[in-house]
Amino acid sequence: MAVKILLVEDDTAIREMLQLPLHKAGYAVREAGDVRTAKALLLEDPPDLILLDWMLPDTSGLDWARTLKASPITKDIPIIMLTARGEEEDRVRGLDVGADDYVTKPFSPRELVARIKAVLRRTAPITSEEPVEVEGLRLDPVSHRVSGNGEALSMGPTEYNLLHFFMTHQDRVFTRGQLLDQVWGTNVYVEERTVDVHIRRLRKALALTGHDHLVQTVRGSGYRFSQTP
Amino acid sequence: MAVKILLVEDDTAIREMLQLPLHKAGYAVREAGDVRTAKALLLEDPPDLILLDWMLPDTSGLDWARTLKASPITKDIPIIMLTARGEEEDRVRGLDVGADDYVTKPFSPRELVARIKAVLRRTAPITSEEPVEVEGLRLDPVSHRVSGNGEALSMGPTEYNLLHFFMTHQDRVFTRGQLLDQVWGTNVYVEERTVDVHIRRLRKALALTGHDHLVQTVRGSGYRFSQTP
DNA sequence: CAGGGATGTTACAGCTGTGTGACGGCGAAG
DNA sequence: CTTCGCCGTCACACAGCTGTAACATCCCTG
Repeated sequence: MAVKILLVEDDTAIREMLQLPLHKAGYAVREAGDVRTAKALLLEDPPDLILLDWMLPDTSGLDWARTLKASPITKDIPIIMLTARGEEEDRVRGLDVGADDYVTKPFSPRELVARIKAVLRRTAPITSEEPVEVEGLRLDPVSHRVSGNGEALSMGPTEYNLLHFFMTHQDRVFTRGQLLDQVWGTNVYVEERTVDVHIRRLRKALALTGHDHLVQTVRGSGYRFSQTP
Repeated sequence: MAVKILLVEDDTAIREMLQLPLHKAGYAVREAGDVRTAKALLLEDPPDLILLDWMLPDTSGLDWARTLKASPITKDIPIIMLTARGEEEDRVRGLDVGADDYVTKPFSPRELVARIKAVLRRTAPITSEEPVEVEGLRLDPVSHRVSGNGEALSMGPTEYNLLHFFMTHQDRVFTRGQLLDQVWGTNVYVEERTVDVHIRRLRKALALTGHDHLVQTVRGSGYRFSQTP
């Protein structure tokens, strides 16, 4: 699923300069020239990260950052402040306000992208890293390994993700559409029958240690992962 | 793992000047512009050394140094104070407070690196630099040497840091981004593919004694160091 | 029992991610 | 100054994975 970025910057030149690099980096960017517009976009579809200019026509970006970080709803959205050189004092206040990082103008698009990645990495929610085990079938997210009764099982990335999702959501039927959303990510256009193929590949991998019976078909509905048939 | 340094300095010019030399000297540097940010970084991942500016926007660096040296948890982290010329009196107080060394601005990066080495040498706990050995592959942080089955292996500083990090964090998958954070340091912005190249160089070095299989690729996720394939 | 929809299975062409060699730059060493 | 070594980036090659179509098989329904 594409990472959504809200770019709040009144300088059109900078916005245009960033458009292409951010898009090439795989980010879905939405732009605003002032805080008023930004607020509207924020409510409409909350982004995963906000690039916030320090100087804005209506409200100070700094003030808005403080507001965002104060609200329990928006406080977890990371903010990178864009500051002009010579606003060192502002920069300090920016971090003080709760911004996650700052970039000093002029900056290279490459540096910005690198910082975005770093911030997203740092603020990423801690995903379940606990090993899961069912009937001797073991999946360890930390080492990224799957084994059946101690014997190593090898599979592709998609099959691994599929299995991880199944093992953490047992005894529940999922439609092909739900699996596409959860495992492939939303906003992907893929045929539903593709799920069948990956189910097949997963079963084939699990069959090596006889664990393929855990992946069950519910005719007319979808698939289920369960110990009981 | 690379020696981690926390640089607390509000002057961006100085931070930029130090970034490259410190990185090239093999240190993973994290930066903070004020004590508040520094505290956060300190808690997140304790560094091996702190470079502390005397004048800071929020709290006096001197006060913070005193606090650090008073706490049993942080008192063993060496501190080098960065002082402006003519603050001789401060310097005395700095040392009095428990700082391990001081450097007077302006200073050359080379001089700073030399002092860092000296301080680390002086304060290096005998216990924290344990040699690591896996399947006859041996890395000794004290002598900074790597050998496979007794035969010496030569590699560049980055490959050494990478290997050290891997050997102290086995059986765990790291993304390229995480490796950049941990081995290169958070404030160095390089392409993620650069990691691939250094992995390649590391493997090439290890291949001399047939230990290259320990560095494993996890397609779609990153790299892993492990005895088991 | 026949028909038809749903699912299993296989093959394959395209694409993405990774391996690999080369190159220019830069600082250190001499 | 020159030489050397290391670093970051790029371009290209290749292997593995992905999504889709086509065909086979299964199972429900009437």
